[in-house]
Amino acid sequence: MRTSRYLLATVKETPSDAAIVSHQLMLRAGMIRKLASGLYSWLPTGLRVLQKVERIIREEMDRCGAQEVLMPVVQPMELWEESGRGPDYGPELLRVRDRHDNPFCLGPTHEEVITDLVRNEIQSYKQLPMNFYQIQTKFRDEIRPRFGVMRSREFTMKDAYSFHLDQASLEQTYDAMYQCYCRIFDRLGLDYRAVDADPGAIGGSGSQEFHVLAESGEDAIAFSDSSDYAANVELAEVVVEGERPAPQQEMKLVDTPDARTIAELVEQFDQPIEKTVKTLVVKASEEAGGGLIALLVRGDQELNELKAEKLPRVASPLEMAGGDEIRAAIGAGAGSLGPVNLPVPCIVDRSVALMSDFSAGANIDGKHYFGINWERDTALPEVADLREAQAGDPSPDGQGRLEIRRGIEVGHIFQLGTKYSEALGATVLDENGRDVPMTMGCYGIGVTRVVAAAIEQNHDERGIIWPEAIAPFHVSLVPVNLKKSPRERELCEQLYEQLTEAGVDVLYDDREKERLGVKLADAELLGIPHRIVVAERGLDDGKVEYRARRDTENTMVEADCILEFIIERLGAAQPPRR
RNA sequence: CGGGGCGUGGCGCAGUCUGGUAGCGCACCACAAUGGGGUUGUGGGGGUCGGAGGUUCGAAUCCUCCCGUCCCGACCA
Repeated sequence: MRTSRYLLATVKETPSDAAIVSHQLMLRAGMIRKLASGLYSWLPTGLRVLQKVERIIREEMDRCGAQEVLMPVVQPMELWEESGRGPDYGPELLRVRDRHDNPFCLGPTHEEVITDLVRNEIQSYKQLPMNFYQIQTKFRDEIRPRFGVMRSREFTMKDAYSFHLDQASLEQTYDAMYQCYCRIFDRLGLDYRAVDADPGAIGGSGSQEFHVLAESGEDAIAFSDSSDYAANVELAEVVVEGERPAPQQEMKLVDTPDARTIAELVEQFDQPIEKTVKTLVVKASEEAGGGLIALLVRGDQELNELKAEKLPRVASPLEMAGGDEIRAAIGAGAGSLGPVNLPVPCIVDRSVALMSDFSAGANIDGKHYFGINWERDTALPEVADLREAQAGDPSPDGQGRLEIRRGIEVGHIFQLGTKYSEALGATVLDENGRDVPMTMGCYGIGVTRVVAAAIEQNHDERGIIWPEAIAPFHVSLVPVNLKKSPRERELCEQLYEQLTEAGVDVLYDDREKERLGVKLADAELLGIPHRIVVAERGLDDGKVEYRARRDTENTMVEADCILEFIIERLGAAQPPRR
């Protein structure tokens, strides 16, 4: 492509309404333009990237035996009534009516449509399993579209739906899709983790999310530094190591009139924070007979509310007790609570169970006990996993330690079961001639979001740094002064032709009106991985300048060898197309 | 849907408090110079000041309503 004939559409200034880097850079690099809130047009540069992502997804889905289909964006509401999902979806579902006043909606997803298709086409268990996918526009009338293409109302999604006779078959395909997704994100060149989305249900593998690691991610992910264990921080199990040390100190009652918080206790009485215990009082569940229950975590650690409310004795949703309730039940204020002589039931975090010689409130206003030891001073109550995982915790799978980083959810694989097949009557005859609902799985990738996530993960102050596999162009070819140098022009034209012929995507900057600085800045903003600068002063020695996007220095390369040089660098991951 | 901000040439903004008929930078067009990191000069083109109504001799500016858009909270690829 020649820049003189191309809608480069780069802009120098950062648009004011773009809050995150990927959005800013996509606008600045001329990839997208906003039409209305949550609606974006893709310009040539953006579309090139999008199509490269789609191509990789297609290739890998096809490789797994999935079959591509294409379903309508507009769907009859009838189907949504049949599945019973219409009311659940609420205003996020954009409803429209046709000229006959029949109700339709813009598809936010396609479970209903594919299930309808399959119930009419598949009759026998002998046809199963089958896996269908499409790459299609979805519409969700988001409450708050934001971050450009990261959370837009209209977006491109690859969605796949598999159909099975039984759970065992579903699990096989589910595992295959897991592997498929790993290959896709590997090929995209992204740093990602597969995260257990709901470890409680269906044996821990019912649903997994794929997250691209990036600081701007909306979810905190805990993952092992030496295995593929990964979980949402809120769901990550905390395992503790070691034994409880033997008591060293006697328990003593101390006057602590001005210590109402852990911070004050630590500061005023020189207590190490990891030797303090926080006592949080919450409502107990109906099953536990109501009333209050205390939850104990270490002074330097945080209660994980999700874990707490899953405990049978704790009310769900979690509700903190008020000051008056605490005083009525315990006879002391919230700042002076602890496990010794506690008149309400109590559950302690695993870390707390391993503490010795610790300090906590005495359940008497203005007093704490120091040097408390379990069993000697008070019985050890129920122990549970109550706290939020921290970086450095041992990985729950026993391998390595946890690291915590933020992630952008770009994929989700899910074992659906028979929810839709039952609702819509999608059944097959099994080997006994009986009608059984098909067991289903579904597998999504947010294609447009992948593009934004790739930028979030790969950029610097100059612009985007594309992974080679999805770069809009592989190489930028930049002459220093085309107007004045016939030699530069001649070589550039020749290289452009040769590279293009070799299947390399080249952006040849043949603009005569722009100076070198402008052209280089554009190439860097666009994030083109390889750059060749053709200059008079190198040509005297028959050389051109090469620089990779992340390099800080030029490499001089013989003009005669640059073609091979580039092709070699394009790497095995992205072989030239012809 | 709550809370907050912002709407002025394509983009980024000033002008609004204190009414007098619109300005700056970038981009664009022409010419000239320059030519290895967003160069310079000269001359141009382009704006119903988000919309409607009102106050006033006069409204970008004051008042009312509406719309759009962005940010912060519960959903999601």
